Amino acid sequence: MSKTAKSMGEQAHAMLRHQIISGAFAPEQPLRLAQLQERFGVGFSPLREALTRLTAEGLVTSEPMRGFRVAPLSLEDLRDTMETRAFVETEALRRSIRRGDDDWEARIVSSLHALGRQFERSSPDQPESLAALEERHRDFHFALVSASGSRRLEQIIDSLYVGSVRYRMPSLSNRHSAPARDLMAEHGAIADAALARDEALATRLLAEHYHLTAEMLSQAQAAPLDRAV
Amino acid sequence: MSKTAKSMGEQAHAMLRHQIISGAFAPEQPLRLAQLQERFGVGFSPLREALTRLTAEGLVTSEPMRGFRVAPLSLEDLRDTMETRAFVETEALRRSIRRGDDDWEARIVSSLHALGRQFERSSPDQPESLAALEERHRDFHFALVSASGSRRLEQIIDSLYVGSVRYRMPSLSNRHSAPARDLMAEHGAIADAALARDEALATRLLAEHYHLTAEMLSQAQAAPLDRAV
DNA sequence: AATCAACAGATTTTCGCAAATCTTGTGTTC
DNA sequence: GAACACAAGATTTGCGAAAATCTGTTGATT
Repeated sequence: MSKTAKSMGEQAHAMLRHQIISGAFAPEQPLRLAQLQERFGVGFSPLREALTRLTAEGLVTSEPMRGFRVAPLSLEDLRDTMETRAFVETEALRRSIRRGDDDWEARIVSSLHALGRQFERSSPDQPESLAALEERHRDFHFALVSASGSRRLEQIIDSLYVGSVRYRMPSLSNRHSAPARDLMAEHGAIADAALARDEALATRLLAEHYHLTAEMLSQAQAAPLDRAV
Repeated sequence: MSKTAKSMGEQAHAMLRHQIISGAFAPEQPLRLAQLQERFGVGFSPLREALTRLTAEGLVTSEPMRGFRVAPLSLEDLRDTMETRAFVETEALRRSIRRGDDDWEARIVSSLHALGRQFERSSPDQPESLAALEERHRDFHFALVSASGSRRLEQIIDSLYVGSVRYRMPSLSNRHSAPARDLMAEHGAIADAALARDEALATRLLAEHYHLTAEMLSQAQAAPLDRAV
């Protein structure tokens, strides 16, 4: 389970994905095969497979005979993605509250706890700790909706998460992005409402959480653009 | 726009996709590279790319070092997929009714008309006409939700459609699948309600349409299993 | 001066072979 | 007789070179 030497394709996929998400490549930047081959030390075939998969995930775009490039970011897409997340995840949360068993509750409690611990531990100086924080954050939100009973909803939630994480990563390291917001309190309130099986409150809090996030990220996203001009 | 000689990868992707959807390959059947190479006359690389893309689309599964196989079908997945379609598309329809302009209305009218024509023309004897009918059906449903204003919702709807079309194709050619159902009347009623901007009615009819379809396909899907046992 | 054609360099896409891995069938041992 | 090890065949995966395509530049023509 642990020693399994992953295939080159898997490795290339994981590395590229991580670097794109963490912003090592700029949006719209062309991804040249030769350059990537040197950078990761893998051949053409695994790279193509990785890029094809990333294209399907929406992190990369491709035009025939013109290669691959990092998928663009836009305010429009950010808004759309966060709104859609709110729409889909509130439904998944609603179903989870109805169907969730003891294990579901345990997953929420434990992932919230882990998120809190990592939150205390993290600082903007350490990029790794921010990656770990993002991981915990993701785990908590997935735990919330993990009893929806719908494989399809889970897949959709997953792909929307991928579509939104690139907007959050840069702003995590930016102090301006968390001006007057108590993230742990928001998460705690959502968890409490979910565990209390209060559908209306839990879904309302979750939707507000996403709308708030959307606005903050929009500002963080718009700021660099203003400066650039 | 038309003469563009598509790349081998595109071709392989399109052909494989079509054959899987139309049921030329059985679910869970292994897809051997050598076999596909002979069948389509393309090399390993384009085939791998095609299979990787199809895996991302959910039509194919892959296990490391054990190759690719046609994705399985199940009653569970059918139910889940159709329920999720109803959930997502009713929202997209709601938004389209609010935001749709003259072009949106025109798309509905024209695609409904084209669907009706193809419906008259089609017979179970001609596989091509059924493929054309499926195409028209798809176009109509996409037209309904084509003014939602959300790229993400459109993507989700698209991927759920792909996930459901394999269940419908086999049952299209099966007479038992359309016992006492006036499909054109259902579609006409949905279109009328949408054009009349009656959100509540249109979304209710659309949801019922999908629930009915889910039940019919479930029976068609369960039948062969009963016989096999 | 502007437009277009053609050439050279760079890049993507494709192919066939070698290496790594899995599967199947056979023989041996307890 | 059952379980295991092992070898042979089949299959996937990875690599580098060759072919096809695109991009940018130079030079000729109007």
